[in-house]
Amino acid sequence: MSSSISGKITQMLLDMLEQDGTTEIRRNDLAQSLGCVPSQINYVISSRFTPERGYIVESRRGGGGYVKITRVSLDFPTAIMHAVNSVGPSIDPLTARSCIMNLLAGDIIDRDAASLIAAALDENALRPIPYEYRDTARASILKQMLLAYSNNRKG
Amino acid sequence: MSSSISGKITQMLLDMLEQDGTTEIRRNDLAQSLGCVPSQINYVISSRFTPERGYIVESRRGGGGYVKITRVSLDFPTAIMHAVNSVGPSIDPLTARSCIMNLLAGDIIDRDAASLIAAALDENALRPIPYEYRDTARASILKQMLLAYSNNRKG
DNA sequence: TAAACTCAAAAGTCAGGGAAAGTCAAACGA
DNA sequence: TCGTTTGACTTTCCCTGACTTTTGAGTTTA
Repeated sequence: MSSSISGKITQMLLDMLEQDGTTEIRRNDLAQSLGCVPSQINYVISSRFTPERGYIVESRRGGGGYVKITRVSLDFPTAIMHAVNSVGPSIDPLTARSCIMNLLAGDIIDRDAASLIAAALDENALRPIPYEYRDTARASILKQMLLAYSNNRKG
Repeated sequence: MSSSISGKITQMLLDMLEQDGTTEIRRNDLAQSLGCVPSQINYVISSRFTPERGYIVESRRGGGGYVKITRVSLDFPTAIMHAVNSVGPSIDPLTARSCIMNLLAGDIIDRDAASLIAAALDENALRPIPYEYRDTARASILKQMLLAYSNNRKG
């Protein structure tokens, strides 16, 4: 994973977010220090730090430009509902995975639950399903599990 | 057995797993070093490193891709593994439910896990899947989840 | 002096090429 | 026969660079 440059960038951003859930970078400087082209930073951000995965990204061009990433953290019911609502009718494996990881990082779900949910949503588990139905099945299963988890916390 | 190329691949993977129960390979490199086509690695993995035998397989395509195999820890797994093996390639909702209940009653899994697994296997969750594939999907998901649970119970 | 006009410095967009694993069905062999 | 072997084709993900857009600052102009 972190053998790829994108993996390194991701890890670096996650490390920076670890502090207080927010980080501000200069795109060109970061690219320079990592030995990649600037646009790869955009690739990483747009593929991994999406709203759907629990991040908001702000930026500004021109002189003194910046890119700012913030991890949204919510209380339990809100976070679960937000996750359920943001999933939509279909979700791909990677997005599902980081959705789970984000809930885990925000202490919304515990490690055991994260592991179980991840297993249920993994491509391997869903392999018997024809390709065209997999992502919709994944979304449905994810929502059901999150709701079940939510119900369990109350009762 | 090990006169066949598949046998050699199997042995090699087992050796690599010997260390700490997990190994990460580059499919093309391994195929290269063993003098076989890459897709034969898939054949070996899908025929020998199955959930029934206690293995979890993860992978990723594209640049920096990998295949990771994890042997589930055999701490007190016999009950779990027995359940995995008794499921078969397909399972209906009622049988799945009683399987979960049995594991719960026998203190093999805890209440939270039972609830999550039940949610994932519920007809509602699997509704987007065409009827003919639902039971096989359910079986696959169940096995993957049990394996993940078992794997987590080691720490 | 204030509005308008450069200009360079940032970030964004996009399409294409490449790398790696997955799929599948046909051929093969003990 | 049934498990093995193969390779053509697909899918996913990564990386790059050329081009565009936005912004702030400094400069010019009425």
